[in-house]
Order: sequence, then structure tokens, then C-alpha cells
Amino acid sequence: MQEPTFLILTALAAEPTHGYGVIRAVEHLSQGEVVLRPGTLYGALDRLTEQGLVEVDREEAVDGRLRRYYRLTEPGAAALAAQVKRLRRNANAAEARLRIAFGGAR
Amino acid sequence: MQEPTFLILTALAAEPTHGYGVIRAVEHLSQGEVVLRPGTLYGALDRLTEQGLVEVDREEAVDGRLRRYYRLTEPGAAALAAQVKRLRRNANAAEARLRIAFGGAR
DNA sequence: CCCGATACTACGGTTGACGTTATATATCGC
DNA sequence: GCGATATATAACGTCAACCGTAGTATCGGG
Repeated sequence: MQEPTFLILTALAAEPTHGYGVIRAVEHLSQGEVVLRPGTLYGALDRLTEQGLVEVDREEAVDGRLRRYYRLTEPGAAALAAQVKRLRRNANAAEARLRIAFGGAR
Repeated sequence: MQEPTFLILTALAAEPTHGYGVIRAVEHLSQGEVVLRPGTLYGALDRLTEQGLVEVDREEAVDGRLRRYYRLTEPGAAALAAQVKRLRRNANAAEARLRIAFGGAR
């Protein structure tokens, strides 16, 4: 799982959110480092829906514009939690090894 | 940066290692979850060399077979350290948000 | 009245990982 | 001495995922 996908799931973990709201949430979560393009977001949303990790919560018409709210499913939450563990393990492994050769030499 | 690339840099962080050694190191680091195919490894190594994140340490002829040792450069170590921070931030953000909706409901 | 923000759709391009196959040699079992 | 296995690198082609851009549409601010 790549970073944009991970952050989209993270954005949806708190509460159901519509597409544009996900873009803002991800930007905020990543402190401005990750700004999703529409192509990335809606492509990922379609893929994640197909995989059962997210699902459409509801659709609202606000001022004539359609808002489609997505929600994290139970399998989606499980997948996200598993990925969190994986990221932690990788981060810890890298940090430990960096210290061996580059930590003492600094 | 994707997971295979991250783990290759991590494998090289401790000491210069040759191609096959990287495959074994990554498998060990990821507890068997990531097994690099030759195509993935040498493609990544070439790309990382071009980007200046790794470089050829030395070449040895062992039993008639060439062994090319790769080494993590300073910029490579910096990139890896930056990525560690990023992974940690993402993992923490996801965990905090998972607790909001899925932590209490369990 | 145009511009920017909101909100979604559509299409094409590129990167990086993946899978497979090929090559070569050393060692070990049979 | 012959094939199987392990070591080690190279060279394909393919595919998923992300990226960029543009298009449609509504609303409010200057």
C-alpha cells in the first residue's frame, strides 16, 4: 500500500467524508506534503470500494453540487491497522541500521 | 518512496552488501513478508545509483562469479532518515484516527 | 463579471514494482 | 560425471498506481 492510499484510509477513519474533504484532510494530515490530485483520489476511491475497504456512506446535494460521502469499512480499518504495524516495523529497522554506520560517524 | 526501495536502502545502511545479500537482508528485515525478485532489486539498484542514494563500493570475483557491493551514500542516509520520520508521522496519524471511530467501538 | 473555491469526471502519461527467463559457476548428492 | 541446488547478475515485458491536465458546474467575493 502506497502513501496516498494509506492517507486516504486514514482520513476516512475518523468519520465519513466526501471526496474534496478527503483531499483537504490528507493535506492537513501530511502537513502539506501530500496534495492529492483528483485523478489520484477518485481512482483510489474506486479501487478501495472494489476491494471492500471503503464504501459509499451517502450522497448529498449541497447547492446543486453532488457530495458523495465515503466510509471506512471494518476490513478497511483492519487493513489500515495492519499497515500501521508494518510502517512502524520498517521505521524501527531502518533507524536501528542507520545508527550502526551513520549514527556514530556523525 | 515505496517499501521495496526503502528496505533496500535499509539493508545497505549497516554495511556494503552485494545483490544477493540484499535480497536475504530484506527478507530477514521484513520477517519474510518482502521477498525481492531479481528484476525488482537490480532495477531499484540502478535507479538509486543514478539518483546518488547508493553507489558501487567495490567489485569482487568470488569463485569466478562477480560480486558487486553497493554502499549507502550520505544523501542516501539522509533520504532514508527523512523517510523514517515520514513513516512515523503517518503511522501515528492513522492510529490516532482509528481510535476515534474503531478504538472505542471494539 | 470574472476569479477562486468547491466538487466531481475523464483521459492520457510515467514511474516503479513485478514476473519470467536467461546466463554462469560452484558444490553436493547420486 | 551428471543433474539438482544455491549464488549472482542481466534483460526482457507487463501492470498497478499515481500524476497532470482539462472539463463541467455552482456559488460567493471583489
